[in-house]
Amino acid sequence: MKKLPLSFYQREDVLQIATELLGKVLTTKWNGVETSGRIVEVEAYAGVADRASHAYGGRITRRNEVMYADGGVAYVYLCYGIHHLFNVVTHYKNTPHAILIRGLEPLSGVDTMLERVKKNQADYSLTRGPGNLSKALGITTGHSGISLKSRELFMADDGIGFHKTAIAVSPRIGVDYAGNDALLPFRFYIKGNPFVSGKPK
DNA sequence: GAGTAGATCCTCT
DNA sequence: GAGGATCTACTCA
Repeated sequence: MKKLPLSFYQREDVLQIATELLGKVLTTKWNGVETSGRIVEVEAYAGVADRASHAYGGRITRRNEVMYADGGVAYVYLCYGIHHLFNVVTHYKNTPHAILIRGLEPLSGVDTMLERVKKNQADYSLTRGPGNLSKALGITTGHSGISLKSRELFMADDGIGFHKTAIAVSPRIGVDYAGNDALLPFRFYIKGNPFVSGKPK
């Protein structure tokens, strides 16, 4: 398992990074308790020109300022007062690109995840959808801004991954308010994977 | 099975 | 003071 280098995140093409992120392994290790999963669904948010992005029009606030940092850090945000959404910041300083992790296939620490979500039995909803997966991995807004190469939270490549032909593209979810930008095909997922949110095909 | 309403709270205006 | 990068459960057919 190799941790992804900062050069992986610090590139200009957020869509390219998003597709390459599919199949990578996301691990959290709070207080020595490890949980991890393989990424099967992501969405790209392409900075100031993207109406669906928090950074649209160059807005910078205390909440989203971490998006303007150099690529390779986590951006965690609370939505609807209930759901924590985990994002990966990409590109370089002052360019607020981010990738939202929406779906994860559990690899290790499933028992811990179940405990966090208060379930007795593993089912697909455990790590399907951004709100659920953040909860399962124990990620909260307090983790916003930490490095993706830290000891507690990191992304890695275990050499398995998915083949390019397994990747499908679609418009993003839950961004109807963004007008035409809501139609952009910035969502990438693994075809047929049960941990992908939305309607199964 | 499909469609809809409700939960719930932090952040920005 | 309003609204949001969601999820779940419940209704109705």
